[in-house]
Amino acid sequence: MGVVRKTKHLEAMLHVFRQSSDALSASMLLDALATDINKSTVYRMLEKLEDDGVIHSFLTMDQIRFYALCRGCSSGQHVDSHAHFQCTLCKRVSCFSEEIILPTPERATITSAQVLLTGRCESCSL
Amino acid sequence: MGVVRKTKHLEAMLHVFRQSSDALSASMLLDALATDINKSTVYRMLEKLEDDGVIHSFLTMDQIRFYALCRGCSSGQHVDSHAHFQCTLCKRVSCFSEEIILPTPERATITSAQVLLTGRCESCSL
DNA sequence: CCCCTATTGCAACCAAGTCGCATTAATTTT
DNA sequence: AAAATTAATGCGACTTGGTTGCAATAGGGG
Repeated sequence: MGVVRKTKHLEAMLHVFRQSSDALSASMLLDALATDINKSTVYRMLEKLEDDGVIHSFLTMDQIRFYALCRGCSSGQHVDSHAHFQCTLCKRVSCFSEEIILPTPERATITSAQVLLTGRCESCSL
Repeated sequence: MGVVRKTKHLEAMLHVFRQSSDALSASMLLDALATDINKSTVYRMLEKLEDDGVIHSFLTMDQIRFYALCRGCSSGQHVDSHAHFQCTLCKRVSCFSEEIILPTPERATITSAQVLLTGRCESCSL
């Protein structure tokens, strides 16, 4: 399944992702892409790309979903156990490469985890 | 600042929290409390209680904010570095007592962290 | 070039959460 | 205990992130 057709919108969106070192939200993508793309289209593309393992998503503190290209995580195993970081000042969101050691409780079976760190980024700490 | 007056709604809400071993969302509280309480009131009380360090909040995978009594975290230092867990089947949300070892990147200054684990809870694993 | 169907736009919708303002009710003052 | 003060509440309108059904459009294989 997944992405079947190579549309202009798809190219454009992937281009935006590749240009950006940060993670992006749907509304940021709507801004970044020209005005001639529909909200629904953006959400549907994101959903499809995530299903395909091209991007992964996570939530920030203010409950907005952000998306980023899966660089480390191979297509085979979708490793999402890296942390994400949001600067409280500039609001930019990025991925941390370091792996997180997760607690392994006996009673429950853990299948996925999300770690979100907040604080000041390098630029905003100056 | 914070909670100043002892209202019926406040008593009722705290009662619901004490009864529940799980974390609760605003809409769950609206259901749990009688119908004679307003949405805005619930949100405002939650905000105030969180400011006061009585409860803490965090987001689940489907971007809904959940609230839980601060049991471990003392009023002095508000420790939020414990993980939260949501069962993918019964959707219930709870706090893990174990502390999390967070990555400490050199470039950024981390001020807070949220760890959300998902999987199957004890009851749903049977 | 034609056909099939994935993709898109649109518009209406939903749910979580916020806001301004008038009213109600704890608490304080007299 | 009544009056005064002001925190808390209800209400309704609004915002935002995201979803959905359906008709129109456009890739790409034959």
